[in-house]
Amino acid sequence: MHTQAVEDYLKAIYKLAERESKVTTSLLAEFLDVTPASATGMLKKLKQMNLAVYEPYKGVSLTEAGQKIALEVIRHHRLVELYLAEALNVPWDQVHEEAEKWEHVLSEDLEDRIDAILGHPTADPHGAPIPNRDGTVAMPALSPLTDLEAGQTGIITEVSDHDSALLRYLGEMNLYPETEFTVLDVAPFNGPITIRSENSEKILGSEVAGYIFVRLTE
Amino acid sequence: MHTQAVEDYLKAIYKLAERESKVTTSLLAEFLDVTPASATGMLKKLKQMNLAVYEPYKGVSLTEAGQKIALEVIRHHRLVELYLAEALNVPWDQVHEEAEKWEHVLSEDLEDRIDAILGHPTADPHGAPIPNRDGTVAMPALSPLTDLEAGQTGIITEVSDHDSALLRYLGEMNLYPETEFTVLDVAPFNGPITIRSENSEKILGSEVAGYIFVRLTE
DNA sequence: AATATAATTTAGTCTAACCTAAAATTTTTC
DNA sequence: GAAAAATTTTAGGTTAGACTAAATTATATT
Repeated sequence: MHTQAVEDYLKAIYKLAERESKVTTSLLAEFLDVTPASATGMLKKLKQMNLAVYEPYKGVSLTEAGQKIALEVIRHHRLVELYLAEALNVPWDQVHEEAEKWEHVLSEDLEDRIDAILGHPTADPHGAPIPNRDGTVAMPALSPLTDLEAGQTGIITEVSDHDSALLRYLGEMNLYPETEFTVLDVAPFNGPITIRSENSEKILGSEVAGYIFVRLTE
Repeated sequence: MHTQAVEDYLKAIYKLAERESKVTTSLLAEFLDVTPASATGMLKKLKQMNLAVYEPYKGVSLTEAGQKIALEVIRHHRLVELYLAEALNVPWDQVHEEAEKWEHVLSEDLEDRIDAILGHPTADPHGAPIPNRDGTVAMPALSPLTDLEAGQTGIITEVSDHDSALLRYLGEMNLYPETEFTVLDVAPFNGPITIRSENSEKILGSEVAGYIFVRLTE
């Protein structure tokens, strides 16, 4: 087993690589809330353990072994999130924080039990895909709600879980993954987006809308 | 929050104090599988934090604050054990090991949820009492099965959880807490004890019998 | 009471993971 | 293409918790 710090770094590199073309030391440091110097130290260590490809001043990426571990940790995290929400009724804006601790202590045996009880789920409460045990992940295309135009109809596939206040806000409006909606209006200059879902109209600022990812239903 | 090491030491001191008149450095060190020198270092620290009363060469005991923390950790541990057994069907010889890790990451909120789902239980799967939130514990008198005589009838209240092979063995014989039995024979010179429970006879060596705690039913 | 043995503590190291401050390198700007 | 700005690395420290080996204290034996 690796230390929690190693697992956290691998997970962070994986997540950053999903959305940034290049994962730099300072980006990683900011993400993990440590100093760049600390990140450099860990990167050297990860390289030494053959978990990361790292060249000073050139950024990082994961080796196959590193990616495998990152995906295992993410799988644990998302399974736990879903379990907490479903079985223990933990509000969806709190599951992330709890799972952050639990992901490091989940045995493979327990992982299997939870996975089975949940019926081998494919997404966590925020719609993020749960990696498979073999290290594969379904990576759905993510279009932010801001990309749509008035008149289009879609379904929410995922929402960002980085801010629990945002999740509470979305929860109050009943905007969860799998929710269907129709875009009624998109105001210009990054203005608010008006949608209709479950027979009520909701007006979303562009920042919030940018954190909601959708799929067109036709 | 305290570190995991601090919590582990406090829990160990509490448990040892339950059965030993004096908790010495070496006893503690052996229990935690560290060197006596390491234990000495931690004891100084605990004293400094006002969690333990410690005088060099004189043994340790817990302060009120220390005991409170120890009981919280034990409460977490036993609640998690029961939850794992009941909700996730983890075999009773494995729950201890898993709970050992989970006890340190359980939030108060989750503790409450688990406690409620289980219906505010009073004992873990091995029959050990679950401390209350306020730091009180029901401490039932523990008489080992070895203290009984032929003809007496009782009920198993608790079994030691220190060895998972023992638990597996007892599980195979269906000797769980709450099981009723009658002593048929006690062989002399620490010989085996024969009991009848659930209409079958079982012969237990004295070592095993010493790990089974009972209450007479009349 | 003196000595041998056992238990305990002290002293000095080690590792993991973080930090700050200073130096070095790369990138940006003029 | 040189200077300024930003990024990254190096160097040296800190803390927690473990270790070993040596010194000390307590206990047991004669």
